[in-house]
Amino acid sequence: MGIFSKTCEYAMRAVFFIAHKTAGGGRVGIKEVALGIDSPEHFLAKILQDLSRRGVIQSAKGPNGGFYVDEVILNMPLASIVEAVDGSDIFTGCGLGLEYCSEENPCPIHHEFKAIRNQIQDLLKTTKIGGFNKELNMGIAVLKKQKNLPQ
Amino acid sequence: MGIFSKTCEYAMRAVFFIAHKTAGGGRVGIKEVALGIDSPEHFLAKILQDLSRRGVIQSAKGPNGGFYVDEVILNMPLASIVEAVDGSDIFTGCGLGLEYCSEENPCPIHHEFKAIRNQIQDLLKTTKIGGFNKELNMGIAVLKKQKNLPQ
DNA sequence: CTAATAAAAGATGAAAAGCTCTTTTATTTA
DNA sequence: TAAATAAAAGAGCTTTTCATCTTTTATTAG
Ligand code: FES
Ligand code: FES
Repeated sequence: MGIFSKTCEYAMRAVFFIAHKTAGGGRVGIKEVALGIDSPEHFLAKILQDLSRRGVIQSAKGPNGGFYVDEVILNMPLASIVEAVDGSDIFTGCGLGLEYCSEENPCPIHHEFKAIRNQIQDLLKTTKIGGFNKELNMGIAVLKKQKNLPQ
Repeated sequence: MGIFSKTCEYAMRAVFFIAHKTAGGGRVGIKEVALGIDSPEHFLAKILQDLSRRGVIQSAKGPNGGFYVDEVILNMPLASIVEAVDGSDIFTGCGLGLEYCSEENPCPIHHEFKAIRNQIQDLLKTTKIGGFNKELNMGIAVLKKQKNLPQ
C-alpha cells in the first residue's frame, strides 16, 4: 500500500473523474466511473455511496441519474475525501506509530517527519477537487493506466 | 494506518531500541525490546526474526543471547528496514494508486506528490540506524508513549 | 401508471494484516 | 553432560481491507 489506503486512492480518482465529467452539468453512472478509473465497479459503488452520504459528492437515482458535483464541491480540497475515507491520522499521526505525536516527547524522526506530514497536508488542503479538469480534458493528466506504454 | 504499516513502525522502533542498547556491545532479549517499545512480544518476535534473516539486525541463541547490531548496521539507513518490511512502493508508487507512476502519463497530483515522495526517501536514506543513540540516552527522543503526559 | 433506469442497501466471501500460543533448535554455563 | 536460556519455527486465530453478487428503493420518461 502507498500513503493512502486503496479505498482512498479509488475515492480520489473517482471524485476527480466525476468532477471532470460533470463540472458543466449532467451526471455520470457508476459503470462509466469504474471504467474510467479502472476500479472494481461494485466496490467503488460502496465507496461512492459513502462519499455521497458525507456530502463529498452528490447522486441521483433513476434514468439520467448518476453521480455529480456542484460548484461548492468543485472548490472543496482533496483533504475532504482523504479525511472521509482514511480519517485524519495522516495529518497528526506519529511516523513511528507512537500513540500520539508530541513536541515534548518526540520520537527520533519527529522533526523530519513533521515536515513531510505538513507537506502532505499542504498538498491535500490546497488541491481543489475541480482543480484538474483542464488537464484531464487535455489528456495531460490521467486517472488510469494508459495502454501500450512500457513502464 | 500511517505512512508505514504497523509492522514497519514496530520494526523501526525495535531496531532503534536494539541499536541504542547494544551499540557498545552486549545483546538484548525480545522481552526487553517489546517492553521498551510497547509492542506485542510474540508478534515482534516474528518481525525481528525476519529482519535478522535479512541482515538488518543480528541475533544469537542461548544464555546471553538476544538481538544486537554491529558497526556496519549502525551505519545503515532507516530505508533498509522499511524496504525489508513494506517493500519499495513508498519510493516509487503513485499517490493515486495508478499501476505505475510516470512522467509521461502523470496523475493529477504527480508533481506535488513526487516532491513528497522524494522527501520521504531523503529522510529514510539519510537517517542512520545508529543515529539517535545519543538522543535516546539523554531521553530527548522516546520510543514509546510516556506516562502521565496528557496529549 | 408502468416499465426502465440507476443508485442504495444487504449479505457474503476472500485475502491480507495483525496478533497469540506452543514446540523446537541452538547455545552456554555450570 | 545436564539444565537453563533465548531465539526460531510452526500452527492457528482475529480483525480489517478489499471485493462480489443480489435485492430493494427512488426517479423519470413514456
Ligand atoms: S512523535 Fe513521531 S512524528 Fe512526532
Ligand atoms: S503518476 Fe501519480 S504520483 Fe506519479
